[in-house]
Amino acid sequence: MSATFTAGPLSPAKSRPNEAIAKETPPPFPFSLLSKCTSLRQLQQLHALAIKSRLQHQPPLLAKLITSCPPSAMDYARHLFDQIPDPDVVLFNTLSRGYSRSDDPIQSVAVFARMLDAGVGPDDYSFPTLLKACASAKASEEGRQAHGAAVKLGFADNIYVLPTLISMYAECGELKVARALFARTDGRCVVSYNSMITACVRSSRPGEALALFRELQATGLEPTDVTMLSLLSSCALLGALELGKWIHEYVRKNGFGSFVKVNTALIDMYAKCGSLEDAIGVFDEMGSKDTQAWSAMIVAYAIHGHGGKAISLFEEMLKEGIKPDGITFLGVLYACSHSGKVEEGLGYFRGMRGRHGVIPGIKHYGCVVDLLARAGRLGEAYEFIDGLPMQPTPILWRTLLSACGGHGDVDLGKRAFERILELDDTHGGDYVIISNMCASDGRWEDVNRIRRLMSERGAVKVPGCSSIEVDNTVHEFFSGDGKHPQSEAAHRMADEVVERLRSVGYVPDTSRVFHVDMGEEEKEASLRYHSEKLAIAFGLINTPPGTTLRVVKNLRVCGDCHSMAKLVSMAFDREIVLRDLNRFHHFKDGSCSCGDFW
DNA sequence: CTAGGGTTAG
Repeated sequence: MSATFTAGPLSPAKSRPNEAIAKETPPPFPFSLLSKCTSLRQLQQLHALAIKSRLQHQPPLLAKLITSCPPSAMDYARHLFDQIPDPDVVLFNTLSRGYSRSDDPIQSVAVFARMLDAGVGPDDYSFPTLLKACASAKASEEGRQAHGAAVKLGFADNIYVLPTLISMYAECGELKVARALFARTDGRCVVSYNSMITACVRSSRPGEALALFRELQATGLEPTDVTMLSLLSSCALLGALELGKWIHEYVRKNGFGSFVKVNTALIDMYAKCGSLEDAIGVFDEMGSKDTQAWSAMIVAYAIHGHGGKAISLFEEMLKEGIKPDGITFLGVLYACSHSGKVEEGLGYFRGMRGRHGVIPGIKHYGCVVDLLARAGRLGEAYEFIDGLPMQPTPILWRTLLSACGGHGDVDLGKRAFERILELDDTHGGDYVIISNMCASDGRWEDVNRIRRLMSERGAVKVPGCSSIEVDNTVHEFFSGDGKHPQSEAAHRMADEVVERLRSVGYVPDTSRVFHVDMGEEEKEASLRYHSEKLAIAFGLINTPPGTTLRVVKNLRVCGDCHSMAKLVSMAFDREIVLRDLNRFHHFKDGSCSCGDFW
């Protein structure tokens, strides 16, 4: 390009008198490129241009360069910062903010301390930055110290600081402290409410989040788009479709309908509440869509078992010129593994780094393990985990273990189980899977040995819990318990359902019931009162014929409940939408959308 | 430059 403009001989600088160089105007600095800088290389090029433009000693430009530093290039940011003779509070904040977004957020605590040492006083933005860093590092001790410093310096009741304090404590798992801070605040503002509502969502207490929203409405404060985001997350957690629809309506009426983030949260809410059609509706109506919106829709298709649609949407996204990120790939890989597209999935995984510039992380490796193992390539999956460039988490071995369970490979399952125990022996579910595998194989000695081991190590099973929304209320059922007011009726109905299904060929599958010392009858009873069966029975009693039943379960659905639900959908002529720990099952006319592959 | 959407596995 530039060659066309430099016709004639290049004049070497040395042939000009020095004066001429001094008077020559330096080239203008391309300020607009600052915010587009994504790599260390680009940043260094910009720095070089700054030197050419003789702006390299201007603090504002250096601050902008530091701000533009990608999180992985904080060493360079530090190098730039160290060239500034007397950094002011803005520069300290800038550096601190950089660290808080990097892999090493706790460094921003050090920057803060250095600022105080240098005799520079903090401003309104210093504490929020510091507290955010503590939150993202989950460093509660540092967070408490920062809180102490804020109190001492008179920033604790600052409108910018207080909400960040609340969210910092919540992020560090100290919900009680967050609540106490929120409670003793007078003159609560909507941001504090948002902060507290989000804190509840993050700690998986969606019910409390909704209660706070009602309180917020009662105070007469105006909710914001951020409030909507947290409320929608609550609905997604609860699987509360009716409430979600109400919020959608509220969003429309109150002018939040054009916010990209709100629409993304709506897509996620509809998908996780079982209504793929509504999710598609929101997506299609959106004017501009960013990476996150596309990712949400890809994940939505994936968890509903439409792997092919998820992949074609991904290709469409690329054609539109939207750059995928790490989470987009999680969705794509997830879609591939849940629809048996092994080669496609491996292809996308291999293209991540080179073609798309996304560095695979542990979660992507987890997807690949799932991809291989689910498809029965168990040995390859084992080799893959063993050859990883990083220490595998127990989750990776757990993925392999459960796939071994599905494919009946007891020997490899035992090897995977051993590897899990080396890393984490407190997870009851692992013992249950391997013990069931041994039981199906008739290895009763192993079963007893594993059960003993489980109680020795103090590992506990998470109790199964299913909920169903009827008349805007979410009803919860635990396996075998009688806590729900209508539990008696639900148990009776469960009995009735089983009897009616026997005539259409249902045979209870007790082979995987964990308690080996139970008699056959006892086993049947324990199976019959699985939480999802109780929830379905409750739904059959309390909704008019033909209503779709929407059930949310906290664990994976068991094989027996899965085949029972298929039969219910036929014998009782009901659609059932069951949300698993990680995907949806749509039961209709005797079959399931997952194609029995989950 | 307060609060904040999409995140594998079990």
